[in-house]
Amino acid sequence: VETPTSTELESAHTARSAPGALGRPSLSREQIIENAIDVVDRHGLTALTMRRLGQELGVEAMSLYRYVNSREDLLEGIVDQMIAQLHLRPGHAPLQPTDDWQAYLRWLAHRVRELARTHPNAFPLIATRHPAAPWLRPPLRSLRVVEDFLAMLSSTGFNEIRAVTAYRAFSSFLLGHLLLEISLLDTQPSSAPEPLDAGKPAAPHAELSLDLARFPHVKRLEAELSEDRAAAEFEHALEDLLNRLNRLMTEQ
Amino acid sequence: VETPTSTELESAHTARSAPGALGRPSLSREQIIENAIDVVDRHGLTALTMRRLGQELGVEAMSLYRYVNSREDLLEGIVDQMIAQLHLRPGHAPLQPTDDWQAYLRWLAHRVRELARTHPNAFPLIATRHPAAPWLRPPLRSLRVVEDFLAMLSSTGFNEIRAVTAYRAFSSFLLGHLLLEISLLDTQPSSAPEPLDAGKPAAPHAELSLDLARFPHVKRLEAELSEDRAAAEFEHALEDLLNRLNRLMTEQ
DNA sequence: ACCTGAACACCGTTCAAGT
DNA sequence: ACCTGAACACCGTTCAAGT
Repeated sequence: VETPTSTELESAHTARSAPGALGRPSLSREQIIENAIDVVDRHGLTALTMRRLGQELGVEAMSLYRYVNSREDLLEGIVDQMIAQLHLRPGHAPLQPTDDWQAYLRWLAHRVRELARTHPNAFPLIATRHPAAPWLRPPLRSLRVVEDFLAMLSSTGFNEIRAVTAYRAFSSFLLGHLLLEISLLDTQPSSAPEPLDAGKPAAPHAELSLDLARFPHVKRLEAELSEDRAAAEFEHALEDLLNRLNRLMTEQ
Repeated sequence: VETPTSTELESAHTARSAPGALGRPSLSREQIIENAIDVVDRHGLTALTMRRLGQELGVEAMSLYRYVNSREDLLEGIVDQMIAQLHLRPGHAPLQPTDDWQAYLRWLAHRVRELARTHPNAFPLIATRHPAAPWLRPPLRSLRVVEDFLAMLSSTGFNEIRAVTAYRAFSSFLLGHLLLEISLLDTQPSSAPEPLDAGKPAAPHAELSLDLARFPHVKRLEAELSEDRAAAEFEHALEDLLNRLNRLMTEQ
């Protein structure tokens, strides 16, 4: 009875994914969450439906409830799994007093930016869902990451109170810059690829020109305003923040 | 009948609503949006349903479609209406070269903060919905506000390119700080007022203590981390930014 | 002109039932 | 142990029909 009988799948339906051929469970929470992230990346948050996700996994929607408690729980799982990518890498040696906290913050900042840019549709979840505790602030909302952060700064010259202040300043820097950056990225759902309509000659364009007449500064600076300076601004603001934190650390 | 009531309609969306005969139209786009904001404020975004909103207005859900094109359009209307509160006040005299741009930015920053704090459930909409154009950056996402901003700074010492840089920096400052601040506010839906269950003695509390054992810094600094310093931090970061912008303005 | 009844396609979620 | 069929309550949205 306990022996894993290699049952061939009943071919009443089209062949879905591989069933538990070698005894591996055909579903797992991790796999579900990974697939969910994928759906969100490709089609946006509103496209993430229990039914659709099940379909993507070759399973009925109700099966998912064995691994997630609800859609809300699924979203929570997405946030957790994404944030988990910010844990210190295994290769990273244990913290040492000589470690450079500025190098660490630069590394962390770029990791978070990378995360936001590769998952622009999911990042708003990280930004806006209520953290589980008041000491978790988006986007650095995992105990482990906060622990790393505080440990690193405390071991390199910050007294602990100031390390907390630094955590707060760093969090809002990341949140502001990255949310702004991805809000300009165009990863629209665009499931309907814009039906051509000869009767409507560039309607949105007309609207804009019309409006802009009333706003001379915006009109004159349109090109400048539209320019994408996200990368340079991020680096600049980051260095600015590091200087500020350095002043904070050495203050009287 | 044709007396031009000098109403300022910003809506590029629809002007299809013509008031009913002599009696008040029982519905209007403005009224619908106002009510929608109220529902969101009291019960959260997910509670904002066409059917529920209709009920709140004493009308069937389908009636709303005469004034809004879709739920998405309704959300857009909410954003527009909230942002409209940031327009320069009527009492505000026309800009003059002698005007203090720092005073203006302080005023604007506090206006936006006030907006975020009085509508914490709706503010994420302002933060995360895709702006209509690449020169509109959350949360200052209205042509008029941007025009005011650029006009003010350009008339008080900034060259125009730097005024745009200032707009970018100011936007991400506001976004980061305010989103972080309201994410800590507890305006949870809480429609179900927590059923008392004698069998479960403070389960979440137990969880936390358990986890915290593995995170000594967080544990030691828990009180500090939980403290609400939002107001003081906002002021501090604002002054910091103003100094930075002042340096930018007078650079070489 | 404005509102509604009825209907459609689609949700999240539960649960007894299948294998 | 894991998945599914069927069902429930609830969505957004359309449209012919009422007044």
